[in-house]
Amino acid sequence: MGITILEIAKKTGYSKSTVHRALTSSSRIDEKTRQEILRIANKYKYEPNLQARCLCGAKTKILGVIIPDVGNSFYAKALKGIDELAEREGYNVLMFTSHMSEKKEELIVRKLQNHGVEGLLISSMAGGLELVSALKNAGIPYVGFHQTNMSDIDFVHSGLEIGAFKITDYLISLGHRRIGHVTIDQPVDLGIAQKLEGYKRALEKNGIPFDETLIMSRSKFYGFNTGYEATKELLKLRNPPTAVFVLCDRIAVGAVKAIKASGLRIPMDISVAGYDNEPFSEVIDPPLTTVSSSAYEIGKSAAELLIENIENTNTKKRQLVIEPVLVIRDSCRKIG
Amino acid sequence: MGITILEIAKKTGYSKSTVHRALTSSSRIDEKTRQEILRIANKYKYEPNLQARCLCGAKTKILGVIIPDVGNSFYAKALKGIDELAEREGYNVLMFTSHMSEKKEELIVRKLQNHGVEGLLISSMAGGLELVSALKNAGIPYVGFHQTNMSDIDFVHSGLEIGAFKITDYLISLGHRRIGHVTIDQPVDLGIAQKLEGYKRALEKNGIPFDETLIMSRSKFYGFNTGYEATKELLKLRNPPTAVFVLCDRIAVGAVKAIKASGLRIPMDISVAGYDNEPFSEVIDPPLTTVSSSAYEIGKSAAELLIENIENTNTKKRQLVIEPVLVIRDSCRKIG
DNA sequence: TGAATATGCGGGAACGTTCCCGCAGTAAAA
DNA sequence: TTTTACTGCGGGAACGTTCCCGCATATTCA
Repeated sequence: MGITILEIAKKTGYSKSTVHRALTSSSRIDEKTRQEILRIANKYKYEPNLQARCLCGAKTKILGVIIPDVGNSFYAKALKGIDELAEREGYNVLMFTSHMSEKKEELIVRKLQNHGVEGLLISSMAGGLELVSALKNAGIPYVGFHQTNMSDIDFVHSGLEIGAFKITDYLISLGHRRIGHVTIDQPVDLGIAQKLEGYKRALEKNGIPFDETLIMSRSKFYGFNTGYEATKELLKLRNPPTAVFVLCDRIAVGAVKAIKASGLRIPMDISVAGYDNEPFSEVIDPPLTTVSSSAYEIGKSAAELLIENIENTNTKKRQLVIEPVLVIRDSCRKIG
Repeated sequence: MGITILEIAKKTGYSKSTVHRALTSSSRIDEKTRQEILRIANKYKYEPNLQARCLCGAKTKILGVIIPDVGNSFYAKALKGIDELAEREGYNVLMFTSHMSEKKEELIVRKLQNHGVEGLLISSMAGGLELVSALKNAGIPYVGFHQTNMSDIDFVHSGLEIGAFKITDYLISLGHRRIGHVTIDQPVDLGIAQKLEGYKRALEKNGIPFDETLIMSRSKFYGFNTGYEATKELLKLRNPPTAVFVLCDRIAVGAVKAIKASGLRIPMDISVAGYDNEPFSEVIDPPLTTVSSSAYEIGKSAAELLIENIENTNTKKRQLVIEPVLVIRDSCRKIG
């Protein structure tokens, strides 16, 4: 639709080569002719055809992003971070949703090449090593973000283990010794195991023995009910916990309901902590103490790393952690 | 990187034309040779090079989406709907975020052509008519969704006016006659005016005179505070409303706080209704009566329309409304 | 003054595909 | 039998760009 390099050549009387040189600000061209050509190019709003360009080996300026689900606010925010940085650096974002399936991921890699994607951001890796090696074979730079347990690739970690450690350590600092952990059964989601690790490490650091009966899960779904059922169960224990660290705020809402339904008060009788700092966590009763990892920052940093890898082939492997921060509100209280 | 059509031709002994025919399942090819070629193609995992393909006028299978902000849950969900339908139909999604700025939108249109985007989904139109005519000139099909006041283009409407009408009508049906409306000053956002229209229409239908003093806005930002301030003001009126319809759930949370701070009870003393059915609306105290428009459905329908327009050039202009539904919870009550 | 070098520019090839035209060979219709 | 149509296939051109090579002319050096 737009004007082509050849048409500009016709209009200016130069050859396509010279026009190309003027446009790419390369050397070996007279400054006067460059200005002349540039004037015409701007007049007709020349824009290079990306398809043609990358057909002869040039750059597409497209970044691929694999996320499990855009509907999830975490990934949406991360995508925002990615998008903003990409835009700043002149890249565009092509989105692929995997829904945590290996098959999809393999198919995606195939597609990547066809779209001339220059680099890939991967948030979840159901495909794991196979996906990574496929990427390596294709020669596409990639960086992981959020969840991953691979140590030999670039990634930006959301520090789930650290966040879980922090909040558990905080509960302990308030005097709690019996801290329940409400979680779910979902082996694909690496974050769940990471949070459990952080929980355990905090106990260990403070010399509290790990008690398996305090780890409770009643389903494999993220949802209010999941938290409700598991917490009910936790409260039935002979020696119930004085505080509960819940996998995420969403599930924590169910936990809060269960506790209220049992006639207990938060935080007077029992403390509750969540994870994610969802928009609603601030407005529920009581406002929830939780952990916030900036999805936006994670996405942005991951994009930053990726673009560096693309433009600067020989960078060392780097692993970043966007430190999660404690958001202290009113749902936890000093014991005794 | 992958194998090309020409290499398959070499391997099978046929010409590139025949290979192409086999691959595109066109006619005028012997079924036996097709199978033979297909076998080789699959063996070497042939994938057509999209750049080359669309350079000679073929389809890129890329859909562009312009949204103001992915961080916003509504747009994220709409994007999900778009993405899922696009995937089903073999399309990919290239995302552009406009941040509600005209300049960006113009630049985006330029980019679209270079990326060979086949169609465009537009959620906000700061650029308005100019953007649309630029699109028309470029020959790119497009459909608007969510907010738009243009009648001569395809769009999927989220029915903001209808939703506002429904909730206001519902409040009236509960016996309320003085219904406040908490809103914000943001002329770029068309949805605000649409909701006000729906509010007015419901009053009119029920023979209630419109009272300007009941329309209250104290800022131009979406946020808790906005709702808090405006509602405080509303409660100070000589003849305060018995019910408040708030622009969105987010702001409604502020309204709820303001009412509680004034010592009034919801819904016993005053009813509150929101809009959007945010995840937190269900868990606040009291659970908020609100309106839900399925962003997912809107995105999906818009993508559906667009793909039809792309593949089926001469379709009539269509305008869909995804009917918003009332979500009745505990924040509104019969008066008296 | 002659040779080497630098500058400014043009032309051809290539990227991988699609579309169009043409050409045999065979089958159907006259 | 001749004409017509159809089938199966090959080859050339085109899409718009980039890269490489080469050719004049101007400049520098011995």
